[in-house]
Amino acid sequence: MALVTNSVAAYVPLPELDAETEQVLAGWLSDLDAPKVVHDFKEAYKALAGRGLHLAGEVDDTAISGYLIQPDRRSYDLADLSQHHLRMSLAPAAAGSNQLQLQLEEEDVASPAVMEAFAALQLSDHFAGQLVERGANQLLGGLELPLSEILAEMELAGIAVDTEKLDRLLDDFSATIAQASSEAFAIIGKEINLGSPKQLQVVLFDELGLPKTKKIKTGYSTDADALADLMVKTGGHPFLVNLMAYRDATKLRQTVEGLRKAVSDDGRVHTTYVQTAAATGRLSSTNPNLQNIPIRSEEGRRIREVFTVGPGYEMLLTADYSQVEMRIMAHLSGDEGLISAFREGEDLHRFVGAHIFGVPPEEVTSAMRSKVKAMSYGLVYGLSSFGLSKQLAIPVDEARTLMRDYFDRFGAVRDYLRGVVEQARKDGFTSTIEGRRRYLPDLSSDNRQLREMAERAALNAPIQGSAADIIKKAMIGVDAELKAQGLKSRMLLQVHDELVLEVAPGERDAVEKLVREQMGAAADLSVPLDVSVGIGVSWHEAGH
DNA sequence: GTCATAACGTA
DNA sequence: CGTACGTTATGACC
Repeated sequence: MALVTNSVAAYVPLPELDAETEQVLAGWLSDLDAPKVVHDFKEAYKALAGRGLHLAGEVDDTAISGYLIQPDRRSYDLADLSQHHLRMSLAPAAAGSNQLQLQLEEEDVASPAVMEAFAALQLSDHFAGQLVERGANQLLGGLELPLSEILAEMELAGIAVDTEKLDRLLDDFSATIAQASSEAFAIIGKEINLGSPKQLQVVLFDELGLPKTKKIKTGYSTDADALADLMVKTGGHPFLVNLMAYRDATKLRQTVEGLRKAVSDDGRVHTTYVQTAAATGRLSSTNPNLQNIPIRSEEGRRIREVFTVGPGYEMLLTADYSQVEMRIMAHLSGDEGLISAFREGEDLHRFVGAHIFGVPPEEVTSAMRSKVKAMSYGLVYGLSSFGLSKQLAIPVDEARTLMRDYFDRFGAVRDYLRGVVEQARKDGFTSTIEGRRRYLPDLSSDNRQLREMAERAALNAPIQGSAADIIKKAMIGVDAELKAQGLKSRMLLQVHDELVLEVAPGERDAVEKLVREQMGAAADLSVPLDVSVGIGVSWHEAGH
């Protein structure tokens, strides 16, 4: 967990605290009210880094509270642990607070930070054995802990934004919102809150008498899918047109507003990466979330233009893995067909389409290709034929045939997917290529819905999680190589299968080379890891 | 203020 | 009846 003020995991050494460490801890904690970037964190980190457990949670100005996390993401509530393993008690940090504060029975404790360190010290004895048992030492010590420092550096660096451009976008989106809402109001003859699904339900289904959509808890859905349906059924009702324009523009404006507020004094945005949020081992990004910046729509892509190269640097470089999850699926399943497709560098979806539809690759139409693409990605999520039929707007029969033909041709994929769930039911967990576990107790639930959800999660976790392992390993390699070569270029962002770097003058070729090498070598799969690289002065321009 | 819900952006 | 997230607004509640 990257070392920032609002989300902290401390790595506490196993040996007893010496006076110096104690002082660092106390100083570290007292600085938590400082601005976002606290330089002492680096010192604190270095003093504390090493062996130990992962302690995560919330920080306020008097205490760190929270839970301990195993490398495989199992977490242990400190309240529970303290009762069972320590002679400690926990009390609410404040009246009505849902945070807990550790309290030692000993009275002569210098500071909350020291208390916390003491707690971790004792708890570490309890967990050290389990770490070994689970074969998770390498995952923690060789991957997550080294990554933590890298994430801290990325957060400290931040990414430069063009605030003037940001403000112009804000104005543009606001104008669209004003336009769309006034037209929408004119059509229905009154002003409502277009952002309220409840009020929309009244207008759409009661007043305009449009056909009922998918049922949800509170009535009928007004989500994008439902509106698209209604558009078709009504032949493009003008209210719907304006509502959809309003939705798009407000979403974009919210994103822009969030970014605007997040720009710090250095003209850059410093996200926080959370190493312990996602059950699969992915990172998450928060405050602001830079892992969900729009890219699909033209208007949305304009937001990526505001992320720019900062002073002293020459350009941004993005590097992403192409089709990592499908490659991991090919590797894990050992499917000869998929593996040879990747080895020969074919257009994957065209290749698969040719086999499923029984035509030569050059005769795969774009409609066929997009069906195959949807299905291939869907498989990674445990998609059903019903789900596929809905997504592609085709009859269930056709979807079923499509899937059957897929599995006829790529049988090892089906066997693998089945095997994963079966093994997980037996073990209680799934594993990634680096041995990261995800526990899925619901696999044996009596509740069918819960059980099937767990089954889909079990299908997905080794794939998504292995992809996370791979890019994390790549980040450690990239960081090490940048430093080994004495380069000034630096990593700024990670977006699951993509890295964004800021390239110092004259370092472009060296950086591209090492990024390709390190990302390509982050795993030894039976298929190559393809990396595509883009360059530009903005994230948009560098993207591809 | 806190909470659940609906919605929607990304991989 | 497709996985994994984080953020925002609304509306009900305390």
